[in-house]
Amino acid sequence: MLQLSVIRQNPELVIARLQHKHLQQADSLVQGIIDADDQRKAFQAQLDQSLSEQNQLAREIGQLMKNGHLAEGEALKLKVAALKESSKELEQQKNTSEQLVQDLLVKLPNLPHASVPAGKTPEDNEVVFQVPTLPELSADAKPHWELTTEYGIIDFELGVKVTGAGFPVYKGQGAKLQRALINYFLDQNTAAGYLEVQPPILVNEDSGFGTGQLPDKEGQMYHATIDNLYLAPTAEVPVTNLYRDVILKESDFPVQNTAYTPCFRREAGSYGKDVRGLNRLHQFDKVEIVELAHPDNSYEVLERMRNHVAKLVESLELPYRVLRLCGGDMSFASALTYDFEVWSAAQGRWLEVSSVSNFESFQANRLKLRYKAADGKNYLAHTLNGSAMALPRIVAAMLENHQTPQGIRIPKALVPYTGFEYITK
RNA sequence: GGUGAGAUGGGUGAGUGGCUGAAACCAACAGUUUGCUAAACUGUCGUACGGGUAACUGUACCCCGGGUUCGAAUCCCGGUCUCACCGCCA
Repeated sequence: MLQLSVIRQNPELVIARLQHKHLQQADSLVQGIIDADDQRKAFQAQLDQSLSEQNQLAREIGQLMKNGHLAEGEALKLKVAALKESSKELEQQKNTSEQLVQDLLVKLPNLPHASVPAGKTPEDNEVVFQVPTLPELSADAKPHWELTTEYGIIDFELGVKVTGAGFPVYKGQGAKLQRALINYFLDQNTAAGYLEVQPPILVNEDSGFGTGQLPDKEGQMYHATIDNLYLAPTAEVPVTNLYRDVILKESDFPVQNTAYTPCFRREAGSYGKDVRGLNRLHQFDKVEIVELAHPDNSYEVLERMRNHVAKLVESLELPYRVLRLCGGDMSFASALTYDFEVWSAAQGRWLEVSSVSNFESFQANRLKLRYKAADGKNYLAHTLNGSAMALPRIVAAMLENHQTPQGIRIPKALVPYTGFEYITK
């Protein structure tokens, strides 16, 4: 959520940046917010005035009654009653305009950072890094969904029986590989300074709101309606919400958390080659990194996170590229996002395996996540997060890129975790 | 699931109708003292929205929402959550 003060101080700039993100009617939305807030202020001032008088009168009545001036006291009571009546109405009007401001405000996406490329579609994303050469696979190279069956490491059909499509069952070396990757990523992250946390995987409504999934994107989450809880679509939600309603000290920065969780996404409307095999699942494993940063250096933190993720991909010996997402492709809450994509050799396409974003104060404003500055005032912190990493597509790329006649080769860095060098039949 | 207790500022915890936005203590921060540390002393020490260059000042908030009253942290109703015990159980 954008800060009202920012919108009020610089509406033109806000409108221009929103248009960069291809928001329809940015100008009328912004103007509507300012108008509604003007109204709110006016009602608030009148209400405060009325309440102030009532408080004053109540004190006088107390004194009069104490001193036995009953008649005068009764007279003032009438006066208070009248004020009370009018303040009731004022309060309603204030609440209405306040609600209107809030409703409009949550509709606005974050402002894109100045470096975000213009553009609407994934084709407009800027490639900021790409490995110089893509590997050549032999003619009989297979896509990962054939390899998983061939090696008996992932059973998609079995998952369909137990739950439905998009809930695969990992078996044998496949299951072991999952466990190895999770441990490897967590170890790498903690070695880089991140504190490992295990958050709840079901989250409440307030948490969904805090990171921006609610109110508008509830369709992407599974909803346990009896208890009104949502299955986390990413550890970002529970981990970032650890810091909801928190006021940090400046010396607390940087706050670095990493968490492994399963992730659940409904992915309504997806179809075709996008959902083939491991490309897009309803349940998948992911290790996430979350950081809270001082506004002055959150972009340095973002670059540090980007470098960290790059090292992870490289250590798995996977061909990859890094994109700076364009305004139209960025998520609602992000100010700047780097996507990491690995090359799916057999499919001949790029698969997104990590998304590293700076949300600036957009989430912090919803979360009321602040820090106390040297001047004694509270300011919104910046939140950032990234996948480090999402497993299924990493696995897909590993299977396809590392297929050899003697089996699927496990990258050296991972062997201590798997305990085997090849996945074999 | 059953029964009972409770929810107050960073923490402990007082407050059962009227200068109480809230005692006291602890923690924290700043300063004095000091060779350093400690101790002692002094001061500061909730959040939000307004007004004012500022000093300052208005309003709201003692879990949430209603109600009673001239006046509510305090009384009443509804809800949520937490804790304890029992039951069940990885």
